[in-house]
Formats: sequence, C-alpha cells, structure tokens
Amino acid sequence: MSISADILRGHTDTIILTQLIHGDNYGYEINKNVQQRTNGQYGFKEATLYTAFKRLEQSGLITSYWGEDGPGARRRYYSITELGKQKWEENCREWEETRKLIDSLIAAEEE
Amino acid sequence: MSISADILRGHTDTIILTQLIHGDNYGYEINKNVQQRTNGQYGFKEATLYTAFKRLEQSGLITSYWGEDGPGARRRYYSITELGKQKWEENCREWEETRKLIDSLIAAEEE
DNA sequence: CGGATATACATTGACAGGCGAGGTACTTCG
DNA sequence: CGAAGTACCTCGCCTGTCAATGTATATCCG
Repeated sequence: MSISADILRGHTDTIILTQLIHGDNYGYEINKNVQQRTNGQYGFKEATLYTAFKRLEQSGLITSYWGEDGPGARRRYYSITELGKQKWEENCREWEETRKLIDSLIAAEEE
Repeated sequence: MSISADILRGHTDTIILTQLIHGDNYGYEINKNVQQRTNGQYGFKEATLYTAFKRLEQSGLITSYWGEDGPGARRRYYSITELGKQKWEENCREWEETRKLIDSLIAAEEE
C-alpha cells in the first residue's frame, strides 16, 4: 500500500462501479479483486469502502440486496444501475482527460 | 474547468513544485501558467493555491520572499528547496505508478 | 478626477472524503 | 474453547477544497 490516499481520492466510486460492471458482487469480494488486480499494492480501507457503497446507493448509481443465506457470514450484494453505467462511462472519459492534464502539468520539460 | 476537483486533489502540491522547478515564481503567475498549459481547462482556486503555498512552506519544500517593489501589486515569490526537489521526484514516480494502477482498475476489460 | 478592471495576496468557515478505532456475527480449524 | 477468517457497519477526527470576503496597488477610459 504505497500509494498515498489523496491521489486515489475521487477514484473510489469509479473503481467500485468498474467492479460491478462485471456483475453483482459484495464488498469483501470487490475489495479482494482490487487487491489482486494491483498485486496487493492497493486496497480500500473498510470504512472507505462501506461509506462509498452508501454514497453510491444514495446517488442511485447502485442498488443492494442481501444474499441468500449460504454458509459463512451474510453478504450484501450490490448491483449497478443504468444511471451507474452512465456515470461510469462519464468518469472514464474524465479520467482520460485528467491523465493527460496531469501529465502535462507534472512533466518538467522546458518548452 | 470541466475536471472535477476531487480528482486533482493530491496533485496540487506536485503541480506547484513542477512550476517552481523552472525557477522562482509567484502565485498569480504560477496559476496563469497552469491555466495556459491546460488550455483554460484547469486552474487553482485562489484559496486552494495559497493554502497550498503555506502547506508547502511549512513542510520545508519551498521558501518565500517578497519581490522587489516594481510596478503593480507586491508579489511573494516562491523558491523550491532541495527537499522540495526530492519530493517532486518522488511524487512523479508515484504518479507513474498511480496512473498504471487506476488504468488497470478502471478498464472494463474481461480477463 | 472617478470608477471599473486587472493584478496580487490572504483568511475564514463550511463541507466532503478517507480512515483509525471499535463493534457485531457467523464459521472453521486446531 | 479460542483464534482466525469472513463479512458488515458506525463514529469521530483529519485534511484538502473552495465560496465568500477583504486588502492594496496600478492602469485605462471617459
């Protein structure tokens, strides 16, 4: 976990939405996926994760339901909405722009 | 100014340090450079800018001095320190990593 | 001269997101 | 039984952003 938190701020929601585009999933698993994809470099703190879910649900970008009682602890599954998909696309476009923008602002090249 | 603020959050300091690597400069001018480099897409809010200067100075990454009395309003110039240069390099490395990280987390590709 | 506009810096207070710390509940394994 | 893993949740602090507001100086126009 070497990446400082402020830099990931603002991407939390998009990262979660990305996970949900692959299909419904629950918090713990989503976070494990994130950790795997980043080779353990990054993962959400639990408080961050669950406040994000709440925020996303309140904004209508995701919905949730309790999973069937299987073995182990109960799970709350999340599902991306149409609005959520739109938002995700918008955020991805924004990321492309932001990346260019920061690249040009951070590069030390002399003009 | 289409880029949402939270995404730039965390880059403020690095952007300012980058500007100062080109040489001493003052707040207003730094901000104009940023706006020019981004074709008017992005610029710091003044409150953000000046709190950032204060933060950077308190951390020993920059120093400041009042400019000679020339025409126009007085200017406070900022200068990057050795520590600041180190930090800048560190932040740039971090940005490279973060970029890859977010790219892989936001891409919707199926594995 | 007077008022608008641009330059330039600074502070305050509200707000939002991240997260440490703490808590609940169930299961599995030794 | 107790520890560890799974899984969820909340409270309160901290930090960075920013709208609003204020200061001071210089220039331009009528």
